[in-house]
Amino acid sequence: MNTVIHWFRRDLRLTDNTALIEASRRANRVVPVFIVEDAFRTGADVGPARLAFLLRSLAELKTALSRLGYPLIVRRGRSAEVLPVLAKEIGADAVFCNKRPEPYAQARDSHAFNALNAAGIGFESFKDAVVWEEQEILTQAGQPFTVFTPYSKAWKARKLPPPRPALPPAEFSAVGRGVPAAPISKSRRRRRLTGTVRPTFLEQPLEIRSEPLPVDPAELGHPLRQTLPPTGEAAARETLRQFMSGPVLRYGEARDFPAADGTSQLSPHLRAGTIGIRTILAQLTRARAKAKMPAQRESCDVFLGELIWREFYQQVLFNFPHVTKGAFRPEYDRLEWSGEEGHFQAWCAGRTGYPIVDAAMRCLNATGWMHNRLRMIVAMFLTKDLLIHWQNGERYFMQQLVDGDLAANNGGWQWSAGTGTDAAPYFRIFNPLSQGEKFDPAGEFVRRWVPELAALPPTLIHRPWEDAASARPLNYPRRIVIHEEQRARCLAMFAAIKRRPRPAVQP
DNA sequence: TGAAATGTTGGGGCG
DNA sequence: ACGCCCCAACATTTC
Repeated sequence: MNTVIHWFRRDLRLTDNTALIEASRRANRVVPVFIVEDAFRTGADVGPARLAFLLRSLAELKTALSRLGYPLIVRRGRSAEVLPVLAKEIGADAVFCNKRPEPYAQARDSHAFNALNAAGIGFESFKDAVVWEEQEILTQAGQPFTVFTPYSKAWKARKLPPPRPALPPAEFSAVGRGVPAAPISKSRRRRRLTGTVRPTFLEQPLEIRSEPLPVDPAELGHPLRQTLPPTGEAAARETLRQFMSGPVLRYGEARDFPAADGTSQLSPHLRAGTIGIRTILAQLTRARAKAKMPAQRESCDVFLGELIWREFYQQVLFNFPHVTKGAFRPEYDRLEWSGEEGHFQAWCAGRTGYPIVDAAMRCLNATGWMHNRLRMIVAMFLTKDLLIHWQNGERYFMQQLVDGDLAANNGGWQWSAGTGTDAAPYFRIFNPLSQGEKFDPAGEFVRRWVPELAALPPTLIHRPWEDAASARPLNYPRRIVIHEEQRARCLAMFAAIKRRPRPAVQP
């Protein structure tokens, strides 16, 4: 092929990028493109943190590309309309991209495929975001797994594919520099791939129109974001390096304590695609091989488990797309959530009167990130203490989270609500008090995010309502509900749908 | 990737 | 020495 468009979506990196490598292997020149779709402005599930992270990472990708002499082409509009026009404009033979599991992405890609196909232009998408995708790990019966543990066993039983070679910068074509290059020989292409020869650039500049990249979410109608984790491919690699240089070896114990920095911080990068999964696994394998103590190797395995959870939920989403609309098990759509709007507002604002819940929500609102232990606690609290439908929490998380991912977020919420695959049984209800005391024993995390409580000793910080001296105004809300009462109500809510109509009497 | 209720056991105080 | 009670510690069951 002569010219291939690489359509960047959630793969904002130049290394370990399957479609990009394929494009540079098979085409004489590659034109990198990003399309700013209307959904960025209107999508109910897109929030300022994630958008800001994406736009900054995109700007850095653009800079990295232009340092190599290749401009990133930016267009606005619907991809199914933009791509055929652009392809015609520059004489592209095909569009390459990396697959996404979300239903909306499936629809978008099939529209793009049809439109390109009608224009006589090729379209290919590649497995890239996961090691094993939806049809590759199945039960004996050939069905998708719906329980994590056997899925995880099957996943681990497969041999990991080798990490992809780094893409030599020379493999990017002379985008915007000339008319299509002459076909190159097989042997020369092979040598190009190994970096021993550079492609020839032609002289005549070919102007490809490109629109300015939005620099912050405000341009797309979102509020400005104050704090963000480090963005872009370089930061992702540094985050990975740092994590693998030590913290991963203590991950097993450390990951459950929100006040400690025991987690990888890779989730926004996995979401935006500023790092590739194969790169992470290669580094993890290396760290595990170097680990001296059994506990350190176990820690590596615990982290691997989290990466497998990610792939588990992606294949659940692909194979059971109805989870975006309701419960994985439809009988749970009959639950009658009786929560109050005011309680939902209190939960969002971090004013429920339960310190660990409020600290977690305030952290989310301020930073766009929340520790996974806390995600479980606040999700359990919203669903099982406030009796509010999990979809409200799911939506709020997607608006706030910098790493919000449809598959993982939906999976997590359904797990917490007890409606999903491999769900926490409905009767598994966290006690926000004991969870707080267990995982934030010194109250350090609460103190950081709920300054009203900073003066309370560890014995009281998770239960300020027991403070004898709290006759003094704390400017901290009383508990909006009593856990023990709500727990009983929750069990009753689930019991109500367990009553089945009697089976018809057989003659 | 719970928590609460209930049951069991065993040590120690005590009459 | 024995029975009884209390209670912590653990185990099991139940939600």
